[in-house]
Amino acid sequence: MADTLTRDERLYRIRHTTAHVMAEAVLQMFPDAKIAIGPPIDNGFYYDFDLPRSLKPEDLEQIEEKMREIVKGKHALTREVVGKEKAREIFHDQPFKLELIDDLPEDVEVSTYTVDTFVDLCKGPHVEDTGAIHPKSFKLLNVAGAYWRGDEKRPMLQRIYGTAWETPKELREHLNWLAEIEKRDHRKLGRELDLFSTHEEAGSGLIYWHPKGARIRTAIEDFWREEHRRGGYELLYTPHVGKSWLWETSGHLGFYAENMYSPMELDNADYYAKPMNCPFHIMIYQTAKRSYRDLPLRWGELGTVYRYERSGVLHGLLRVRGFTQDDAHIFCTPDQVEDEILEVLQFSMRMWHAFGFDRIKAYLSTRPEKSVGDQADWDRATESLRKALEAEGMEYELDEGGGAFYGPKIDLKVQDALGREWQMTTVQFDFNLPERFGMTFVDKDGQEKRPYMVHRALLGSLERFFGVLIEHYGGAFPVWLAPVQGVVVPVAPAFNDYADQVAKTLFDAGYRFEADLSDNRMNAKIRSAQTSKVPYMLVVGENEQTAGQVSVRTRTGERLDPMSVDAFLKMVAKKVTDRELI
RNA sequence: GCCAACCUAGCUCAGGGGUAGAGCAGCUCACUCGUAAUGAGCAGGUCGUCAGUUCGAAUCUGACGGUUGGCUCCA
Repeated sequence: MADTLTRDERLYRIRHTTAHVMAEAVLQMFPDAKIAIGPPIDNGFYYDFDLPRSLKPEDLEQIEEKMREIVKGKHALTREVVGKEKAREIFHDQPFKLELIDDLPEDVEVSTYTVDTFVDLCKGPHVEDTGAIHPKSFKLLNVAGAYWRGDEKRPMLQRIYGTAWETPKELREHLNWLAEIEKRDHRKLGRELDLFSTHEEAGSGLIYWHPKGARIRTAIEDFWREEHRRGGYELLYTPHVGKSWLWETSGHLGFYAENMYSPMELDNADYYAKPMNCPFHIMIYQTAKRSYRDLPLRWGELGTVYRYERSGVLHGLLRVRGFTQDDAHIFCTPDQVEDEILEVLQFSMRMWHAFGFDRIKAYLSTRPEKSVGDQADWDRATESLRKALEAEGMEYELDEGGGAFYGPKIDLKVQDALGREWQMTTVQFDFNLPERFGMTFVDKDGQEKRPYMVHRALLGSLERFFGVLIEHYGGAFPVWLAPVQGVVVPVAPAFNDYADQVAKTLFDAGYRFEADLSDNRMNAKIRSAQTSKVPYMLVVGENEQTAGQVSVRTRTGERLDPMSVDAFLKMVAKKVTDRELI
């Protein structure tokens, strides 16, 4: 029977059972421990405990050791249907379990699973016996605080995370994957490659882009602007602060105030740093009487916004308090909306492919119970989103009722080189703001009508996107993005002039090249370029100088035949214009 | 915000009740050197901040600040 299970099902059981085994081990160490829940999760499992003291990393090793012993006992997992009454007796000294029992629906079959000496309230499923768990295929990873039932008003428990697999080899592979994630950590690479920094003294969650980071951002923005020009967008620049009137009208002071920076008072008025760009774009919309002939209006802005995020959630470039959205708002007639959405989706896909992301998943979120707007508009908008996804042949998951109160949306999650998913693109209808600001356009029939408004951010925020990009490439950016595209390395000081001249030629042609004229030896220069993940190292000496050539070494260690500076320039130019992904 | 761990030179880290160490980076000097580290020397820190204990604190205690892992996966 076990043969018929899928790998995911087998792993689910292994992880579930391993969590129980861990709970038994913890109870052996702390007989008074109160146990909460212990589900399997992606790649592993966790279990939450209320313990008499904080766990130390050494404790994990000890728990792991006990777990191995338990597992080796090949104890059977036995299921027993007990009913609520009996369950209450069994868990009379386990308050968290009692609470869970109370919350179970009446009609559900209440069961327990027993392994060795440990009985847990559990619906299963589990492995047949602990012989199915290889003692060297699991590992406890870390301890973290977690609120009982995720509620910060409830007790803080200690959560032990672990990972578990079918074989020791799979465990090793997973641990290697975790090591790779650590190696690619954008905070680490950001420091090593001198891309960006943050400064607690100057404010957490605020990003400082260093010259090399700024070069990459410039390349991203230039590309972004050009694509928007082609895509029929106009670009806007709007202020960073707005008076309370604006945020009262938009409703932000009502429903978003806790995420906004406190106001600055000036001339008896409160000014707020913007958490979103939309009200500003609407102000521009309102400067003229708009005709159906003007629509659609596609207005984009690289708009920097500020939001208050709780200090504990800040994380490098990925979760910050100040960031630049690649924002745009599309104002259109209901007739136009279908085409507009399709174009946005295609635009987004072009963007992701250009940056080297091919695996993309879509999520369609529909109307929640508490929401504003006409049902007919919601239906039409949702239909246009669905049609666009289908026209693009994209697989998508439906999140019924998962939309914002002001409109349905599509979110795109992109998968990076390590298979991790990041939510980036969002395309969102808004039936709220046009209403609040009283936006109109004059239609063919001379009647004033309400335009449709769509918010969309493709990359999301430049900071967050940069963080994902760094990790996706592990800092080895493709040539079109690399902050330094190549370093010219003279084999000896006698060739410094020639090296300088080569670098200058490439620089003047518009590329990011420099000569390394330091006192170091050639090997050291190559090493230094290599560790900064520079795509090309151009080695020049006697031969090259005489022939007007360069010897090209790539960061992959490959050596190309010597070529003229001109030929190299053409090669780089092609890679840059084609945005090749090597 | 809450729980835990951590905070020593620009970076990575060692040390630890008697007043601070390494490697790399930086600076200086020497070196005619072909595809991942030439050598020598110099300089660099009120050991996160503020209090307390002590003859003496970077080391022990507490508060504060920051960073990191979590706080969404539901028997």
